[in-house]
Amino acid sequence: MPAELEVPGRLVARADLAGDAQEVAPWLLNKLLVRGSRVGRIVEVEAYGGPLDPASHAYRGRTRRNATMFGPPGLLYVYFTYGMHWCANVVCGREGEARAVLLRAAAPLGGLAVMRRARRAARRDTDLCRGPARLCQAFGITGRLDGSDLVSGRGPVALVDDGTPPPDEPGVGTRVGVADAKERPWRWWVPGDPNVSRIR
DNA sequence: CTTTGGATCGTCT
DNA sequence: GACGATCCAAAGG
Repeated sequence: MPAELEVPGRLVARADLAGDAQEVAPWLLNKLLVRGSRVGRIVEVEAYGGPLDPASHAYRGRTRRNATMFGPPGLLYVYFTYGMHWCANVVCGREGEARAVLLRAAAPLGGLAVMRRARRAARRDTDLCRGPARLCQAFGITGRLDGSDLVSGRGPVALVDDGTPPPDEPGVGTRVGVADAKERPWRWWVPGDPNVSRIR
């Protein structure tokens, strides 16, 4: 537990992340992502299952890139895509199950000046963390942080629970950029929040 | 406001 | 050698 935590709340317990991605993902809504002065409330997530989920990076087994997914819950899994973007996931499930929750959007609550510096393209506050790659830019998350621990209190980024519960009835839909339309509605969001990414 | 095309490279086949 | 768990600027209504 970092004494310098600038937000009232406690670290998320690793045990709370040990369930399936479909359970953990909506549970993570309204939790806080904290890096120094930068604070965001998670408002949109997607679940990625292990070897049984064709859309998951772990579908074809362990590789160099997805190795972190196979680690214990609470790790930060960061991957590079489209030749220029980073995306951040919370590893969940038991060690070896390779499940993860993609952090798609957050409501910026603190450290806005630092976020803006890291995202010159953002014109409004709602452009800072709306989208998985934007969120990573705002928080300065790159592959260098892949494998770091979100719940030990010793990592650069932390998952914090400030007591705000997840929404009783979160928005539910299909995952973005994934071909399996109806099968797995594994995207959840905080209804009405302006920081939720829009879909085309 | 919406739509469209281009950027850009690590990873796995 | 192909393809992304994406974003942005530009152009059009």
